[in-house]
Amino acid sequence: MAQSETVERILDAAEQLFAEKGFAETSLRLITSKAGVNLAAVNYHFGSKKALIQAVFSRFLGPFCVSLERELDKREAKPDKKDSLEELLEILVEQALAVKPRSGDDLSIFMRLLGLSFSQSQGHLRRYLEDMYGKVFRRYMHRVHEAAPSIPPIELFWRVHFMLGAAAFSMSGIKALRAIAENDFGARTSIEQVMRMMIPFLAAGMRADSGVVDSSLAHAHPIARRNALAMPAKG
Amino acid sequence: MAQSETVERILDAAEQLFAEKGFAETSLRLITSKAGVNLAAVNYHFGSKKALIQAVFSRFLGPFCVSLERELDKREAKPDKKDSLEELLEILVEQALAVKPRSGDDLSIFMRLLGLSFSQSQGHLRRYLEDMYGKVFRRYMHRVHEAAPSIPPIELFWRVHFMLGAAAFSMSGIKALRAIAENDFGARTSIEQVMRMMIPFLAAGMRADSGVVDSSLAHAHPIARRNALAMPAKG
DNA sequence: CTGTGAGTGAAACGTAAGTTTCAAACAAGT
DNA sequence: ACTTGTTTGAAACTTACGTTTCACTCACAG
Repeated sequence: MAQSETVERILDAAEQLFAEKGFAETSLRLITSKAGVNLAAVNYHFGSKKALIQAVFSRFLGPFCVSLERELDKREAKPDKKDSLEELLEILVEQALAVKPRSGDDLSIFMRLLGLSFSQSQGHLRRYLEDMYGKVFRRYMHRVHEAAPSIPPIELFWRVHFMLGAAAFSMSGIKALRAIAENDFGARTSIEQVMRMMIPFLAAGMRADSGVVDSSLAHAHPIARRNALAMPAKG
Repeated sequence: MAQSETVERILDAAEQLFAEKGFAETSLRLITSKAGVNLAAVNYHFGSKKALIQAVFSRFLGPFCVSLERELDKREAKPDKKDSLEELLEILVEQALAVKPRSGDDLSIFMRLLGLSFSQSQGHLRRYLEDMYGKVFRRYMHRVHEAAPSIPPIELFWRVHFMLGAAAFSMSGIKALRAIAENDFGARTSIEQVMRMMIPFLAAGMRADSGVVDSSLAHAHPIARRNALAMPAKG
């Protein structure tokens, strides 16, 4: 085998299998046999399975964050123009698409892995991601805050995670969900269509009137609170 | 040990550990030692680990769906009054709260498990849930469609899953997220507050103008499409 | 009192996992 | 061509898992 394309082949196979089955459910033996390399290669090149998992994330999250950072730089150079929420969401989608030019399913793999990093209890991964990419995330959050200044930062924080959840979850189960949708509605939906559908949904949610504007209502009965809240407006 | 409270203790321990660590990452030995029962008890009472997982789901999804079904019956008895989206969301929250009077963390466990059932590749579980609870889910969806008739059913389907994703994901990582939020903003957020914050977010997303109204735009450039789309309105 | 059957406890079984070992193969510098 | 350091291949090792087995307890029906 040519000079350590082994590493790449392991990463490719691992990425796909992790996204498909999760971390614990994917054995090194399965990865190496799919990659066509020897079992020992994983521990030789990466040191451990944990390190392999982190490497899989680094490979796309690294370029993604660099690319996102550059985009944020560009926009902060013009302090007069503030981005809309939709534009900020588009940035994410575009950076994600730009970083992964390989196959059509890659974006869903991307999201699926991201979701797994939260939902599987890999504590080491969360710590790793926070250390590596926490800074750019907070920078993006700041930008979001400027786009929706009427929402309290803490609520914005949660909404971004609602958003992330909607995206990660849908992409997680995308295969099953597409099958159900096709069965129930007879129409096929492409992954890209699903992502496009997500944007108005998420943007509307992001700019909805805050649910905690008035602390006197914070513990009122839900029905009472609902009646007290206005309908979403265009922030 | 008194007459087979063993079963309950296993279910309690399993529920908590599954929610915390996932299915594959939770061993029967861990469950039984936490429950204070013998290892063999699981296979004796449930037959297998798979069956235990299904039993954990049945224990709360059964009553939840019965209760939801009753609520839907009640509302379909008055065909003149149609529920708003917020009311429909409230129904879910209330049934969930009603079914689980045990501890304060139970709702997050509920959502966490629900999320896991999609994101972990337990094929048997998805099939089981579809068989057992698919009917009431479709019935609820029909109700949602009446509340937002301008959204095409297929898009509604996806939006409900975006919703489910936002909820499941947030509750999944709720512990880590609360810690981050407290660290970054200095304010504690209760689980119930998080759920309350979710409602305006989700409702606004649900009633956002459809992203696929005009098929001539379906494959246009994202920026072009965004500019062509109206801001969310009150459906 | 006694037998019976459900339930428990402790140990073992078979399998599959991550990791380690070590000799062979290879690439590259001298 | 030889040496040196890197990478691979095949096998073994260690550990942990789900499951099974079987002797034992104990409530209770006959």
